[in-house]
Amino acid sequence: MNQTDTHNRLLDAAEHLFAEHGIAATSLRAITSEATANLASIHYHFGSREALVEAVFARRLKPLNRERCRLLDLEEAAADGPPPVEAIVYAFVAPALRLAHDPDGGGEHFMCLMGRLYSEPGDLAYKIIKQFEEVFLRFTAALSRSLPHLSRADLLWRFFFMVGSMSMPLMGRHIIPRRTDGLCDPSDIENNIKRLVAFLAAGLRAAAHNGDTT
Amino acid sequence: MNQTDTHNRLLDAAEHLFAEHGIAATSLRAITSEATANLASIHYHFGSREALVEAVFARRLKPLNRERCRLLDLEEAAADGPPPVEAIVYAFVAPALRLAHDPDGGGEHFMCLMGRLYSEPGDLAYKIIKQFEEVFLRFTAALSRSLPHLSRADLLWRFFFMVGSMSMPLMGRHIIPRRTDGLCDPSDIENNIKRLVAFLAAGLRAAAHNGDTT
DNA sequence: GGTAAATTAAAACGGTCGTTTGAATCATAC
DNA sequence: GTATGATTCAAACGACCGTTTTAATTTACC
Repeated sequence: MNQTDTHNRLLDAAEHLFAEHGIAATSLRAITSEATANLASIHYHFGSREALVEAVFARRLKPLNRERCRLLDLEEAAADGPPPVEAIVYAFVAPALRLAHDPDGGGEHFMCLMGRLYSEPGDLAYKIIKQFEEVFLRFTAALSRSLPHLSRADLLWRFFFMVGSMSMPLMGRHIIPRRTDGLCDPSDIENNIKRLVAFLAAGLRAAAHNGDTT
Repeated sequence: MNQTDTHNRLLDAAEHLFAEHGIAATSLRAITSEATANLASIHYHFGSREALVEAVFARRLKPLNRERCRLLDLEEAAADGPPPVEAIVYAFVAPALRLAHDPDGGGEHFMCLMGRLYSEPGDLAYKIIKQFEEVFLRFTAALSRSLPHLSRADLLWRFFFMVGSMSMPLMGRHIIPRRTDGLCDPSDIENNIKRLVAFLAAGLRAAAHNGDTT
């Protein structure tokens, strides 16, 4: 075993158990047990439990958000005007859904874990969500250019609605198939991407409600 | 203090702390401390920690889902044909958002907790989600009548997308305002209901993607 | 092959957890 | 006022938690 071997086994085990049982409910002993490592190895390699949690997220988040920005770059370079809403939505949701079930990318459990993030205590969630800063700014800006009829508040809310919709096929791996007799299959990635794009593009394009439109 | 006083104080404190810190991260000692009750009172009134968790959900879920069905009843009785998609979406999201910030209903913290539910270990989540059985069946049936062009799988996925979108203003009470400099305000209930209805009705009505349409 | 550094191992620390127990307190009815 | 049942209380139980320490082991290099 080389130097990074235990390091990665710990990350894999933590990612898996966090996704399965939740972050707070997973003990270091359970992680080292699944990773066939010593209890103290977590503190040796990461320093603390919290640092391990952050490392689990950081490992996946940077490649994912880089891919999102790369796809958006392509779209913005292709057309002269702002890209169509469908292309923006695609650039946002496709990398996430693909990572979620790509065994090579290793994100098999990670995306389920991502959905849990919003449920964790505020400090940790906010610390990790800050890693989305660039993606948040770039995609809201792109949507704003393609949807100039929307107020800023409406646009931001619809962006969050998009995040919420996307989280369902990511998180509901256990619950959704059970609820639908297998008719809804979260692992049917490419079809679910198309479903999300069709649904979200139409929702994003809808006329704003009649309330305040500042 | 009458008989049910401590009982309800425990439920209130548990609801609050579960929403604030997560279910797994909340100890019975923290609950009894906030409720100014004795540690053993939880076992006296509920029997176990898990039974308390279930009681917290059961207290709010039945009135909420009854209200949803009531609104859907009204819509289905009013028109001769199937009700418009907007009315169905409204009947689904409005009771949840209103309960979320109704201090009388007491659900101030409950809806934030609901969003966490999908993140909790599988057994508990599935046990509680079964309480949505009737709502799930009635609303998917109503949507199916109003959107006959959709395949069953597309319709069910879009229903889940709706749940995901709705969960954002419910869960993101701490994160969303911070991310948007207060521009997006989860407590602006009636406007957020309108935003959800406009967004979701358009998404639900969208043409299906080109994939399999069984 | 021996030395120094990196990594793993075993054991213990104080602290908090959910739960149980048995006595003290309260309310209520006679 | 006293007996009775419901409720609250303080204390303790064993188990598990994250972390630290110290020693053993492996690895890399001269």
